[in-house]
Amino acid sequence: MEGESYKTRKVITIGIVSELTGLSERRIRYYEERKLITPERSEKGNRKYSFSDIEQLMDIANKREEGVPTQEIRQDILKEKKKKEEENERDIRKKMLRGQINAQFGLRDK
Amino acid sequence: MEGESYKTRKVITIGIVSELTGLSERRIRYYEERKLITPERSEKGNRKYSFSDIEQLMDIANKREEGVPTQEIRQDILKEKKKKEEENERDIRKKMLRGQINAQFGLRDK
DNA sequence: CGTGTAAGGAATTCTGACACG
DNA sequence: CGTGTAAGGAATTCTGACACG
Repeated sequence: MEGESYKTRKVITIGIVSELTGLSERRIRYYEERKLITPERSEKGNRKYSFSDIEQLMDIANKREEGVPTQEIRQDILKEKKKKEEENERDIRKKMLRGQINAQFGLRDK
Repeated sequence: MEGESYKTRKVITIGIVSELTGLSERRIRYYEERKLITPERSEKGNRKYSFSDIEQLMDIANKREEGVPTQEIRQDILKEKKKKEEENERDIRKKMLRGQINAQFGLRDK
């Protein structure tokens, strides 16, 4: 519940991402154009990626090798995203329920 | 035993480190000269830092504000490092001992 | 559609040095 | 000692375009 920050923090420039993934900068920018990844931008407009983005890119590269078109990859990504959001919602509901129960029995959070 | 990788992987350029820490690039380079941090280098010679380095830098900045000289900060860092190494050694010994005991009793690792 | 490449400009980073205190 | 700044060059990144298939 915090260790995620290193993984999702957008701080890596495109050159390093290219080294780490083995993809050309051209391809990396193109996948952004096709909305497969969404880097942040620095003040002067330079792209910044997270480790998470890098992993995403490697998945994308694998699928591309199998001939999957970007449009289809995007669908897959959207499904994955939706799935995770639902999981998060379920977790939140669980926690809220637990909170209500604790309140009912006069328990203190700690 | 792997989640460390995001924290210690050296992938962040000095400009971003400067933004994240609020320190000038000049100061960041100087602290390297004084051996308070040790970034890696890209092929063409650009410095690359980890999140860990960034945290280290913020500690350094705090101590500098208190007037602690870099030379003293370096000593502190070395002590910290030694302490952690000893902890690691102890852990390894524990694990080895456990392994021996398991072998003695014919237990399988799994 | 997906990717390479050459093009020109703007921003980044590097080193060594001078400044001040 | 610790940090700022100006200097000049090299490497990085950006965008829009043409190429090919």
